[in-house]
Amino acid sequence: MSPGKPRMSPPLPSSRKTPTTTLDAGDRPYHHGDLRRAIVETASAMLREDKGWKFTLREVARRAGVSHAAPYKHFPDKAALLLELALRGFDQLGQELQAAITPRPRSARKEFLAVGGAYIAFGVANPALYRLMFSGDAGDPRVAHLSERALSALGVLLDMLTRGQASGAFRRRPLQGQAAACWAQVHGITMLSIEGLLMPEKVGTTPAQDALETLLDGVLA
Amino acid sequence: MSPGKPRMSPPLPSSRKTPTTTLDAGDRPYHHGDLRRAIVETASAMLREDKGWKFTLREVARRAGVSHAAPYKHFPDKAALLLELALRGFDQLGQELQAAITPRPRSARKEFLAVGGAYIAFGVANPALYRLMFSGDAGDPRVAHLSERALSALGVLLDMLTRGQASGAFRRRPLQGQAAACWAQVHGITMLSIEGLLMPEKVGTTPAQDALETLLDGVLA
DNA sequence: ACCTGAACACCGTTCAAGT
DNA sequence: ACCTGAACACCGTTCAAGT
Repeated sequence: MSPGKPRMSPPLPSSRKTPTTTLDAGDRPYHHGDLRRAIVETASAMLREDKGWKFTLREVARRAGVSHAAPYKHFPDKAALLLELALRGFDQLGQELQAAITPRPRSARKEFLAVGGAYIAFGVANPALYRLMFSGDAGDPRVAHLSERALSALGVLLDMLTRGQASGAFRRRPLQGQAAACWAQVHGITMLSIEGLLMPEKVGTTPAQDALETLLDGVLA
Repeated sequence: MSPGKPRMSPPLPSSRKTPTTTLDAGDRPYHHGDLRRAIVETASAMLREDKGWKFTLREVARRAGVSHAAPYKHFPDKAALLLELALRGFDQLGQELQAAITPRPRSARKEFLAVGGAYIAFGVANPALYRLMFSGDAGDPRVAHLSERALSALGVLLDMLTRGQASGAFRRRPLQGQAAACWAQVHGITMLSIEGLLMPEKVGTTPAQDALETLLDGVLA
């Protein structure tokens, strides 16, 4: 598609800007301020652009306006950058789940559907990021950090189930097992949706919603 | 790990064997009989070996004992070979689901757990293949063939749900939605298990089983 | 008809060298 | 301290040439 495309922006020998301590979003501090952040942001943008994108370290460097070796001063290797992106993804997911129930819905049922819906919406809105988060492309000891961060993102889910069980709205089951069931369900729905295998055309209504409600039947008391 | 490893088997200029019409498993027809099948089998073996394996066309050719350009006479590109592997995966999955209920369990409940358990067991036993089947690495129009084949593999699931609803054991719900719920659940459990995120240590008992039974609660009448 | 070898445009990663 | 340029060992893919 893009063979031999020209350098998109020459190294611009502009005046060195003092490293801003405030996180100015519109800044381009590139190869003099903090390249590390520029790399992460460029990579995030690439992840956001296209779900079928082949993620390349050299392409990140190109778009950040630095040489292809520069990133190695900030990340030991490609996997380390991917790990950072994945971790940020889990943090973002956690925030969105929290936001989905900040004006807390009155019924446990509505709360359940709000959290589940927000989870699926996040994955479908950020397919490349979501797949990265679960792809294992970020190395294997990554699991240590990742699963920790993933579990923390799921804190909202655990709290919700705890409340539901306490109020008597949900069946009293071992919390971890019930949480695993819910996580697996929304993860499965999200993944199949991203891959285009849960097509609303082939199915009556929206299968994602149906699947969520079928699980809800198993959770409600 | 393996830099510059020597050719593992020289082209052996043995007597040309007549192309066997019967599928002799122990044969090595390699670069004179049907290379196509040799490539597929070599690739399958590589997929079976290691879940973290980086699948390389050149490596397949190396292990099949042919030049790295030879596969292009049988597959237009790498994606085409991966597609073939994925399709075979879905066929195998379909067979295993069928086998799981060939002496049909007496209760709908047992049948449900047998099918679900077989699905998860297949994925966990063939992690690289399972991930390939859902990874989108096999191109995109692939979805046309793939989803067709995937749905056909899920025929066993649909039949089971139909029987369960007919007998009154399962809730009467739109079949496609209920099937989507079940598929998403087993897919989610399988994926999370493969990635090592459903660790039995962290959870009381086996979370996969718990998750399956929680869904079952939502399916049972 | 089927396969090889050299070639091209890429990668990830390393390292001496520049500022 | 941070970045560049050349270099190495790989890829996927193409193509003329061999048998």
